[in-house]
Amino acid sequence: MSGYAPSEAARRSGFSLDTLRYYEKIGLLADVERTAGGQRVFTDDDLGWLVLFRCLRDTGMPIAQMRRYAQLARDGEHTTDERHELLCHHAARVEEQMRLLQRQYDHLREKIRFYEGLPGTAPGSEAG
Amino acid sequence: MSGYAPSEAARRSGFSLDTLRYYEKIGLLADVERTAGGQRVFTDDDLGWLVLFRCLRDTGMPIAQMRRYAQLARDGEHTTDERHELLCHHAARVEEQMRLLQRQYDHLREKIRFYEGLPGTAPGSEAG
DNA sequence: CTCCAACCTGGAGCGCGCTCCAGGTCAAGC
DNA sequence: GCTTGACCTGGAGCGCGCTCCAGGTTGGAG
Repeated sequence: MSGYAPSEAARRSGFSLDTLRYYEKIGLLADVERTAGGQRVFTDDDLGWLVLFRCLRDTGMPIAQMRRYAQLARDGEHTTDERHELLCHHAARVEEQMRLLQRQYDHLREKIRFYEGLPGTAPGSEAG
Repeated sequence: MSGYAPSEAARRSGFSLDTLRYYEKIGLLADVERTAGGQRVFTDDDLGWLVLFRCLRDTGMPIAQMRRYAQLARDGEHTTDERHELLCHHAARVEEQMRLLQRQYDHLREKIRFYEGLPGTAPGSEAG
C-alpha cells in the first residue's frame, strides 16, 4: 500500500521529480521519509497532499499560501478554523476567476462569430 | 472621439503605462501615433486592440500567440482564415481550462465541506 | 516665460515556479 | 561483485510578463 519510489510518486501525482524535490525543499511537502541510503519514499499521505496541492495550484493559489496551509495543518487540530477560512477565501477567489473566464470566453466566442460572418454583433472598433 | 493620452489609455484599458509601452515595444500593439514631440496618442482603434488583448490574456493566451494574431491582422484580409483558426483553437483550450477549473473547484468545495463536519465524503487520505 | 507633472528611452531587475546541471551515491538484476 | 539506471545534493538558470529606474524631454496651466 504505502511506500512509493520518487518516479512512481511523480507518475501518480503528475508532478515532475524536480518539482517533488522542490516542494519538499521549500517546506511545502513535509520531510519525506528516506531509505537508509537517503532515497525518498513517498507515502499515501504524501500522495494525498500532492493531490491537494494540484487542486490548489490548478485553481491559482500561490505557493506561499499553500505553504501556509500546510504549516497550519502540521501545527495541529487547533488550526482547523484558520484552514477552513483560508480555503473559503480561496474558493471565493476561484469563483471570481471562473466568472471572469466565462465572461472573456463569451467575448472570444463573439469575436469568432464575427469571423464566421454571422451577424449577432457589430464588428465594433476594428481589432483584427 | 479619438486621441488619448497614455494615462487615459491606461485608465481605460486597465493596463499600466509600462505595460502599454512594453506591448508596443514587442510589437504586440502596432506603432502608436505620436505628437510632434514624440509623446504617444492612443486611438480608439488601439483601445479596441487592448480590449482584445485583455480578453486573450485573461483566458491565458501567451503573448507570443497574441503577437502572431496581431501580425496576421496587419498582414491583411487574406489571413482571416488563419486568424479564425487561431481563435478557435484558443477557445478550445479555454473550454478545457474551464472544465479543469470547475473540477478542481468541486474538489475544493468537497474539502471545505469536510471542514464543516458535514459528511458527504470520507476524509480520504489525510491531507490537512 | 516658468514650472512641473506627465511623458520619453534603453536597459536592468524582479517574482514566480519551476527546470537543469554537475558530480556523486544507491540498489536491483545479472 | 559489477553494472546501470534511478536517485541524491546544492546551486545556477530560465521563461514569462511585466516593472522599475535614471536621466532627459514635453507641453499645458498660471
